[in-house]
Amino acid sequence: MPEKFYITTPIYYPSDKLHIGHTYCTVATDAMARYKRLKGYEVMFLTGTDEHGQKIEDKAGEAGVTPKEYVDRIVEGEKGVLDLWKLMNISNDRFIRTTDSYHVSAIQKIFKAMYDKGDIYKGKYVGKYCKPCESFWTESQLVDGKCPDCGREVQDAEEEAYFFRLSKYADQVRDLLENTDFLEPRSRVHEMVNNFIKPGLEDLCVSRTSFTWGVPVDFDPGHVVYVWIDALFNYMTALGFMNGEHHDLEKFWPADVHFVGKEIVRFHSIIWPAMLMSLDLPLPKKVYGHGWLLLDGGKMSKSKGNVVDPYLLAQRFGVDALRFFLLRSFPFGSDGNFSNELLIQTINTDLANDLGNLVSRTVSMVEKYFGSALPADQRVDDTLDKPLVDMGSSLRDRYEAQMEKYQFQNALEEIFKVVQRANKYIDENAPWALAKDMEQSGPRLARVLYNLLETIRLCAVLLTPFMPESCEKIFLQIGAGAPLQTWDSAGTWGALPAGAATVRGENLFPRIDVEKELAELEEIAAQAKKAALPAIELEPLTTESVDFDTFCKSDLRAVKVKACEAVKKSDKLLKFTLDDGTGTDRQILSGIHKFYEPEELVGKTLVAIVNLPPRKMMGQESQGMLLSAVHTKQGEEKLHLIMVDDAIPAGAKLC
RNA sequence: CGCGGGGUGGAGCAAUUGGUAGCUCGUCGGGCUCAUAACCCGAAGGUUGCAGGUUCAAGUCCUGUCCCCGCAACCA
Repeated sequence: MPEKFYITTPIYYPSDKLHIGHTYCTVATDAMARYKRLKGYEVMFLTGTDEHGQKIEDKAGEAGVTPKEYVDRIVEGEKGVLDLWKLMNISNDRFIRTTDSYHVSAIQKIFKAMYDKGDIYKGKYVGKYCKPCESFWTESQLVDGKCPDCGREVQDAEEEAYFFRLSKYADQVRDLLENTDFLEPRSRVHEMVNNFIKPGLEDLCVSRTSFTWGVPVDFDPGHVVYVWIDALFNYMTALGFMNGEHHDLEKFWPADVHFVGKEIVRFHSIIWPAMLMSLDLPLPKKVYGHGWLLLDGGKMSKSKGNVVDPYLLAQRFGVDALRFFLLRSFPFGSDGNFSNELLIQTINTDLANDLGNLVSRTVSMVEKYFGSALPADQRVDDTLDKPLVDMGSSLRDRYEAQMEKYQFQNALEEIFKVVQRANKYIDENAPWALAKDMEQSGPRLARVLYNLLETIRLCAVLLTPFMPESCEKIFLQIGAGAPLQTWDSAGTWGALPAGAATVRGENLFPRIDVEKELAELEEIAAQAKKAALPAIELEPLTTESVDFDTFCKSDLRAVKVKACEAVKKSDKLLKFTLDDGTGTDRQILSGIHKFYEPEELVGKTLVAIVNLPPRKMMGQESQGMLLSAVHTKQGEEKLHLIMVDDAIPAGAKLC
């Protein structure tokens, strides 16, 4: 019986097209799954999509389609999730969608089971409600006691909801995190314990009545199951837990590892184990929180408009090159800086110059000097051969040690050290010199080339999980059949038959012209930005009218900025000292730091309403409000202070 | 004093339990010509943010300090 290995990616939220970050996680999982298969494990590799929730309901509404139609398009449509994984050569064994009917009914049963057990109870969700935004906030989410979205007043409100007794499992979870290697890398443990467990775990709200796009709570109409139970249990329902669709639960549960992004480590390392404890189910063996790909040092996001499209990169550089780059360049546990330049450089250095060129020069020498098949008569030279042979024979062990720790970067580093050693070996042995006297040096030359072929073979076997297609091409070129592509064969030097025959092929990894390629990518990005440029969005005109007297009560004045500084500990606030013509300074706070630096405003003539009641913000009093013009451009908020002619004296009334 | 992560030669990153600071790119010089103008060798370049401390020995531990990033929800 082969050993089992169950590995998962998170199920992604298809509210938008997936980007390079999702690709990163999935490629890593795929490499690990392929590696385990190579070692002979029976692998279950699961990925999928988490399709319920408010946001998708909203997005579908905006697009004028049903939520299901909306997610279908993103998951199954052209260039959708399934297409992307197919393109990236992802070898998942199963794909789960939380809208799959077997999953939905299983979630209902799970919810009921936890309810019957008493770990889910009905309670009141008490919070603050912002009427204009129609959204619920907790006390801690409020900003200065106001709605964090719009800054308006909120009201006490409560709604019925179901809660999971998360608090009950706090100690058990803490023990799991602190005293086992359940969560890795270790640095994430401190974060979880300090931020979430030490302050005290509150019971978790696991149902909603504010939207309908979710799994209905079957015994209480109007409630839908909120994300935690619905999404996290996918790892088990996909195996057949509480459903008859699949039958692999006993075989594969508990999972060997969940690969997850660092932003959802909390859910996987606290909520998920607690829910499993509640149902007396075995816990997954490990949760690994990997880092993010950053762009220009900051996080990628739609709103920043800096999302990297994996389709484009795979098409331009090749799927294998992209897969390789992602895992070679960044330590899996920490954040990495993505850039096109680094991508191209990595492809050129490792794949074109080192590996591709090694294959190319070796195969072409076998062809040139021996007509594409080595003679059996070969002469070993221990002094010259040993360094390469030693490094090659022991490579598999070093690689394995890194792979078992999920250190893809280091595993690849080990392989490329050997590739570089092989290139050096060519230089040391100068085959072209040996070829000048075939009678004397023929057997020696044959051995040199054999060693090179064998080195390439070993590297190719170990690279297969990362670049399956390219490695296949390499095997073809060096004449290594299926038995020479196995894990076992990668552990022994000399598995390749002496009379190996080669087939010269195309360049595996063409060199890329860095400058030219970067310019083209920039051009494409510029085009895309232009195309995505939506019209300027404006707040609709208010239909309600205001009577003249009410309007006249607003005392609008021209004011001059005497001084302006940022308020400490606040991202948004600027503190203005203003001349309003009265001779007494007026202080106004305004949340516009995002749009202006304080220095550039000093001396400007602005407009303020001065008879608003004073209000405290961050402990400082604000006596009025500065007027601004606001609009939204390409989804980005824009704000311009009303600046008027400096000839207008401070205190002039606007009417 | 909210929490966590990070500050290492021009750029991007490494350094298992504290033990001569490495790699890729770039720069300079040399070698080779089988190969994808690639490959191989050598050189220059760092008082590892700053200030103290522990130690025979600190990038690595401790204290203080400065700077950068992330931290409701959504999001790998």
